[in-house]
Amino acid sequence: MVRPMESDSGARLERLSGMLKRRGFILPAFEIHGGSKGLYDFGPNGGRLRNRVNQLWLEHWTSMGNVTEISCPTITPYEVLEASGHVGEFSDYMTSCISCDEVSRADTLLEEFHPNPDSLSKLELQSLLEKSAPQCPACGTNKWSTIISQNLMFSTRIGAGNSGREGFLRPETAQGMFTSFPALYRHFREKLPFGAVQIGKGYRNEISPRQGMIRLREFNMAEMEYFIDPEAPLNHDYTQWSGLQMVMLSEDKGELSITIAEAVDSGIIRHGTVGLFMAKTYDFLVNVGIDKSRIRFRQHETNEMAHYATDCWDAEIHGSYGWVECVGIAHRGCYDLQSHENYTGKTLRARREFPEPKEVIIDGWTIEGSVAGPAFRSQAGQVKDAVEKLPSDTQFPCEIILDKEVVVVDSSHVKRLQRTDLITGEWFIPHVVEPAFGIDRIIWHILDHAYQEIEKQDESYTVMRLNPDVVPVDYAVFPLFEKNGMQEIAQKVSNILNSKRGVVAIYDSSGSIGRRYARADEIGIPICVTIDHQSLDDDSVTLRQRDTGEQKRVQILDL
RNA sequence: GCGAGUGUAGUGUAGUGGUUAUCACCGGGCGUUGCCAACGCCUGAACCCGGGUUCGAGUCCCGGCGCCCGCACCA
Repeated sequence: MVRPMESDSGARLERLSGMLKRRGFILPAFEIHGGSKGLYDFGPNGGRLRNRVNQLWLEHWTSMGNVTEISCPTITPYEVLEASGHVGEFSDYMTSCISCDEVSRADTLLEEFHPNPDSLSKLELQSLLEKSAPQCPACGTNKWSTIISQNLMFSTRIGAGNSGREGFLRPETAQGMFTSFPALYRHFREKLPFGAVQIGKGYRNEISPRQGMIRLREFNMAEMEYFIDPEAPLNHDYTQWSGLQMVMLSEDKGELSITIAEAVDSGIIRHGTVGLFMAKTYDFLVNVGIDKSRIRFRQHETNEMAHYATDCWDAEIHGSYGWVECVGIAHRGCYDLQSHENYTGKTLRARREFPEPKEVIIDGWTIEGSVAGPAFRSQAGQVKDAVEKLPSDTQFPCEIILDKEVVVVDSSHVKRLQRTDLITGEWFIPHVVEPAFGIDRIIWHILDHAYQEIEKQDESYTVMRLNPDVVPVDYAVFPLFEKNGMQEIAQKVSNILNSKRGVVAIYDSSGSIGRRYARADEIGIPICVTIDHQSLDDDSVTLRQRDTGEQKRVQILDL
């Protein structure tokens, strides 16, 4: 949900966007060729920031211990997305008004003429459209063009020419994790619950990308599919969040400020694992530098839920574009595994052992294969099924009704079947809880919340107060002057810092020292290291804090 | 997709059909300065793309593309 912005926040947004472009955080892609809507580059600073956010995200979930990372192709065969429902559900049937060209969804136009137009095929919609001739909402006339289907997935061909196979660029990373379920199940020693995470690109050919990074055609997604036994008792421990009042907009009770435990106990959150992931999502967002007062969770209305979901909460973040959904935590039930199982005939199930094995006494009849086989030939299989359903006191010969005819089974065709089976468990389709993160939207809000315009000596001054865990550069090293050997020391310090694993330092000697501090502040470097005259005498340097401007002197060896 | 607005150096801008396209910040070099966008000199860098009107187009017209807003669409 996006709200219109006020005009001075619009001006701030323009200054922020300009700075992000100038400093190489995010910029329009392919700009020298005119650019393309909905496609952005992460520049030299943005690229590293994104990588750090991704890394923190992975560690956040894999630290649960039963979560593993996988990576699946973005190119996806047609059948996969047909099975998942995306070919059907990601398509909209569009028609345009002959007189004013207004484009409308055919099913929306036909709502008053059919109880559920969403369920109709393209041909059925076409004939209903012609028969009922709804008014154009824009101009009031009622002549419509032929319905065309608009799919929001990028289609492609896998392989060359006529031998190529239809495919799409994936609209979400999730499907690969469902289709890999058998391998994941084995990897986790066939024990639920477990999860798979994946970070990667997703593609949606949006009709109208808007608002910079908020709606993209190619975007960075980070999703976890967490597979659970729907009948296993939950024993999630929410005590670490017992002091945290979260803002929730629930479907039934409106806006609440409530702890996770209360929301789960009272049934506002319909599943405990959804609640757990909401709390963990909150932690993640705060850890990467999102302002905690600008996070809320909104429950989907039953009628806005995606085709696969049974309960869904969005984490929304407030920023320059209003409240924007950045994470969706959906209970997908068994929808996905069931769909792929139905489509492929493969088993995508987990086994649940009973606490006590169950004895099942079978006392009935089955066929004597060597006699009934030749007697009933191709119908023998049907006869067998029918005979096995007969009660144990059946008298033969007896008549059995098959699909189209009646056959007589006599005693030579059958034999008694008596045994006791011990059933120790059963196979079931796991349920899935999926936290799905829009990394680009989160990064946008990290930048938006970190961006601060302050007054410094009557001038406006920009600081990115980024969380040190996501900053693109950890240290800036400045020689106060490039003479008397200061630059050699500075270069050495820069090399020492850069050689540490995961640490990025830049060396900057151009401009006055104040200008260099200002540049460092603008990309959010937390610590500036300055080499001055005293460094020449005693191997000490000054460390200057980004947020306070405070300096302290330390030995180079202690860095 | 429809409609409105808009597009000039890296950024923000000035530019009423007629000089070498304005200014500031910015970037680079040199000098200078004992630490918070200092100063001096030198220097770099732009009219979104394609048609048209015109002697002449950054300026007017048409189309495309991008950005932004509204509607529609969308998780």
